[in-house]
Amino acid sequence: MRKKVTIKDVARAVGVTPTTVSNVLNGTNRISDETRRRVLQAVEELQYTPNMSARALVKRRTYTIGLFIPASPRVLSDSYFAEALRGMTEVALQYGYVVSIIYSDGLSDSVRQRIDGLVLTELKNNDEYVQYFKRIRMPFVALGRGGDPMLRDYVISDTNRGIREAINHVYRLGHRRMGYLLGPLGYEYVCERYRIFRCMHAELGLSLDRRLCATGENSREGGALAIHAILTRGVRPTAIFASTDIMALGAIEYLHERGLRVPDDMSVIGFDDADFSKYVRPSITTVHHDIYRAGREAASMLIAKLDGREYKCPVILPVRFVPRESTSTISLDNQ
Amino acid sequence: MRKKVTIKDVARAVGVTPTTVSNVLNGTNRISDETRRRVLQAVEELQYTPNMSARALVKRRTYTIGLFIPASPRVLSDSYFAEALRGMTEVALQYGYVVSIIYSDGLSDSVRQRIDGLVLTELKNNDEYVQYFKRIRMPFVALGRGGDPMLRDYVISDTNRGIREAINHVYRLGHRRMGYLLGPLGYEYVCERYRIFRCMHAELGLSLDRRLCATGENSREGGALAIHAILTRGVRPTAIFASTDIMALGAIEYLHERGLRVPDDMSVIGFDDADFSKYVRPSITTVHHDIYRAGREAASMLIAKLDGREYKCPVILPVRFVPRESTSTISLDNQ
DNA sequence: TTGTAGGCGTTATCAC
DNA sequence: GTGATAACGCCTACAA
Repeated sequence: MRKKVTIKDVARAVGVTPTTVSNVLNGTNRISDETRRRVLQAVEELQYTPNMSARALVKRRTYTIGLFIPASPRVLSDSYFAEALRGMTEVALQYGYVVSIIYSDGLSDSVRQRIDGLVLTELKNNDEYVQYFKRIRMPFVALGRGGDPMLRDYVISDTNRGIREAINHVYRLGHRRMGYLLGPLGYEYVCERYRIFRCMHAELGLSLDRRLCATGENSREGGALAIHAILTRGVRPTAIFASTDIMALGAIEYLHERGLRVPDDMSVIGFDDADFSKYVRPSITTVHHDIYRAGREAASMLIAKLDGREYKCPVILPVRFVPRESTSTISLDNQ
Repeated sequence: MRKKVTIKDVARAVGVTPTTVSNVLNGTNRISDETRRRVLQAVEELQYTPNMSARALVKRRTYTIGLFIPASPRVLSDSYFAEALRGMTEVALQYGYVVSIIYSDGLSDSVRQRIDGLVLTELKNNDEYVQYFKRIRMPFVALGRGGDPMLRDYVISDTNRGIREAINHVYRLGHRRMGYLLGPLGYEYVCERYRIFRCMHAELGLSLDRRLCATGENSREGGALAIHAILTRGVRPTAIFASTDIMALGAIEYLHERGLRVPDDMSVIGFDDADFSKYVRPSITTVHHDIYRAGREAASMLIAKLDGREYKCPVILPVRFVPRESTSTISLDNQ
């Protein structure tokens, strides 16, 4: 293996000192165009790349950012994280950063000092991690809102618009009795989506029947249980929204088992545009948001923050309402 | 922010030199029980954690391993990678390693030197990356076989067994005319699964009709196109295997569009047990393998390799055949 | 515009 | 057993 080339080798080749090389590479001091040119050329010829460990040591920076994922086994499986990761990695690379995933219920000391900053996900209403990272002064930005109303450094989808379009769509199809299937109330996104739903719902001059709303886990089973709860109250919405596509799917399956057809007997609307939403029958009407893009924005914001550059925050990303088979005009016997 | 505590602080507190502290921490030299005790205690009290950048610099190791994912936009979205990553991260942490994802079409110099080794995925038959990493002497292990028959450092599922069980299952259901939907032939796993299929098929005393086999992209469309190709040949299998669940899904959808019912008119068998396979209707009979576990084993193997420890290779992980709705006894009019 | 000197926190080598 | 001392490769005052 050819010997590692260091800054000294470059300096020697050009006939200057390492300091000078360092200066042209970091753009600190003013350097004569001539030396700059020669240094750059030598760097090229020798294929020099600065040793990150050494740089990290003296700069007290690791040039690594992390995607923090609270430990709950199944959650990482979502393509949500894969997408976010992909976006983050791409921009991180451009800035000379690398991204690791931190998948645990906290930050061990050893991991903590190997990371300059974090992108947080799955925030809870009063997120303990947010408090924790603030306390240990670990810089972070969030994918999604929550944790602390004071925080401004987050990337979020334009949920408002997504839900507005969804609700208008359903309204135009003739639906007036709308229900809602909530995920775990601890999560900020669950509350926010519901809040927006209520708000838009009211704007249409409709009043919400609380009996048409129920809570469940964020899973197929949760969705099934929630719709079950509503039906056993002896009431029936003509259209039902769910916090997530996976809950919507559970609800649809449950309804089918009970002999109720979707969308004929009930329209169902999800959120997220999960992979399976277009595969299943009926395919699920939902709101698509671009997690890959969100990952890019989050990394971008975090790195700007770390590098002390200006950055715009919060970032709100566009969404796209995706009508599919699970919604249709209200049927006659439902009027 | 409280000052960073270094090895010197610990040394001072105990009244020894940094050398000694380092020695007890790294278990190199023999140290008296007394000093060891006091050093350890001081470490505890001061909450000392070694600075990884400094250690990395002197040891010429980064204590970072990477999951390498060839850049093709949609692939990372699979929960496959998320699962592998989760497994890797968990064991890496135990060994003081961190994992980053390398998502690109090569290794930039800067990234290369921030990584001690890689876990490779999505290997092709004669993988260029494998050649590349060998050439630059980047240690690696592979998730899945391929790239080079000489390589022994890989983790793989017991595909043999999975396909045997699947084929026996179908055989017992009365099927004799079996077809196969292949993904892109460049990929090792595609060829391997097909090879095993042919082998097991022959073992049952059946002879394979090549007209019942076709190739397509590894996607829904690819699956649809492949089954389409077979049907247009004027032949029809009673059961068809697919390289992956996603292709199986595409095939099922296509058949439905053509008025052929699955499993009544044709049984379909996938591979992977993707998330959606249990959601869709009919749910897909498939072979489940534990990617999370594979990720753990891969990280474990790689780190052992890096740390110069002994390790067992290759590692072959058990699989589980999962019969679902997409397979059934052969119908009378198909006999 | 360029060079000198010192230090970042650790570990390895070799005395004592 | 323990301690100087010298790297590891780079950056940054400050001096020239």
